[in-house]
Amino acid sequence: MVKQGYHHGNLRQALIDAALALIEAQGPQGFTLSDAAKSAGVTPAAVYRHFAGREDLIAECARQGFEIFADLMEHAYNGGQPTALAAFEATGRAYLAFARKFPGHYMAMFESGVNFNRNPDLARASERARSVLTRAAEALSQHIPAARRPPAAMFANHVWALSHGVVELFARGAPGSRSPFPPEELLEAGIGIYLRGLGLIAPDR
Amino acid sequence: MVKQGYHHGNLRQALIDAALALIEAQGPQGFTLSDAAKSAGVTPAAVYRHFAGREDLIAECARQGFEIFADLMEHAYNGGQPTALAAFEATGRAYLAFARKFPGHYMAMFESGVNFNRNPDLARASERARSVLTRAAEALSQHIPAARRPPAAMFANHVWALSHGVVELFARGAPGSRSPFPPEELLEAGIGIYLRGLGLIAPDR
DNA sequence: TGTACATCAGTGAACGCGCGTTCACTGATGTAC
DNA sequence: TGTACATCAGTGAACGCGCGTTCACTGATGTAC
Repeated sequence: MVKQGYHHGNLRQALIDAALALIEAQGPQGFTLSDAAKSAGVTPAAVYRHFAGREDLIAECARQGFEIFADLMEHAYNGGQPTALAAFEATGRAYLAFARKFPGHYMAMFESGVNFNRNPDLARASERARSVLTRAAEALSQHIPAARRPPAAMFANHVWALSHGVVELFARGAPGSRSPFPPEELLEAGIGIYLRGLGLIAPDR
Repeated sequence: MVKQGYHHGNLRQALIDAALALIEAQGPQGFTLSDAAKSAGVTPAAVYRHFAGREDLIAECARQGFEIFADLMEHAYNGGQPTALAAFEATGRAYLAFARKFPGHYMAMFESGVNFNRNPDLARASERARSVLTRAAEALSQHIPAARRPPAAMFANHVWALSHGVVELFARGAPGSRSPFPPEELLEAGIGIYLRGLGLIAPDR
């Protein structure tokens, strides 16, 4: 981290990073503005030069999370190449990969109780992430016979819910951690069965 | 509520009920031992006659939740009648019904960060709930050709994850509440597609 | 290049607050005779 | 039935703590001349 500003260099981002580490370690409710300040080597009052307060700091953590999240999924989707199906499956895997690699961000986004609509930047970022998944679902929908094609938004929501459920229940120390299956395998198999149910994968594959 | 004890009657249960109402209203991190005592009409210190402390009170809320949860799912499963499939679907619906009807319990169980294994009674209750779903999955598994039958535990975990994801993302005020589908419909459709993917529902149903 | 001044990131002390928990107590309820 | 005693659920005051936030300040950095 290069010194570039007045005293600290880039305190704003340092505080965000500290907050993310604390959220990851102690959960979003264990997160403390004072602790974040201390671990950035700064007085709690200094935080107010960069953020309106505690809530604002968490919201910024979540926002950055959604940006990374959307980028990752976008990259995995890869414009729908090589096939709509492969791209969709890659997007699903990217979901879980994000949750694993950025647990602090994930918690700030989905477990901190932050109100998405209180902060316009946050709302925009979360909308962008959501739209990647929906777009992938729409493209894939084209391959389903119109007669039994569910709305693409529903389709996307199913995959999102399954992914989120796997993360919350099986990907962390929490409740169902007795599961004998690695979460990646669990999610991939689940999405596979689901897609077969949509007629997108041959029954005997 | 009948007066039956010394002073209050049944303060223990009154505290649990108060805690559940607070958790439902303010989330599990907003829950306060002092508030629970106040809303039960009692001094905070009185709580310690019935519980070891704050954590113990939350754990008891979660435990009672798991008992109700297991009972509801057991009842819905109905011994696998009339068919394994119908019973399984009813069990899935019972999951969501529980989350809707007992939001305080649900939050205490899955969002409070309570450690299941710290409290043996809680561990037992949660295990019982889990076993109902697994049993339903096992019975239904018998109808899947052995060649592409996933382990019943995986099967059960998929349904659990999907249900939990729907509850967390779409059944409350939270993130994805913009979903144009009622959660019940979303979950039922999702499970339907999933079961079709397993070959348990005819493709053209 | 050197000096005087303006800016503003971070300080340090203080605040009011509500939390979970403890403790000696009190007084209503239950029980023995 | 009446009295004396034991039990123990709930009281009230107090504690130490760490929180988020405020405020006047200081002193390092940047800028004008």
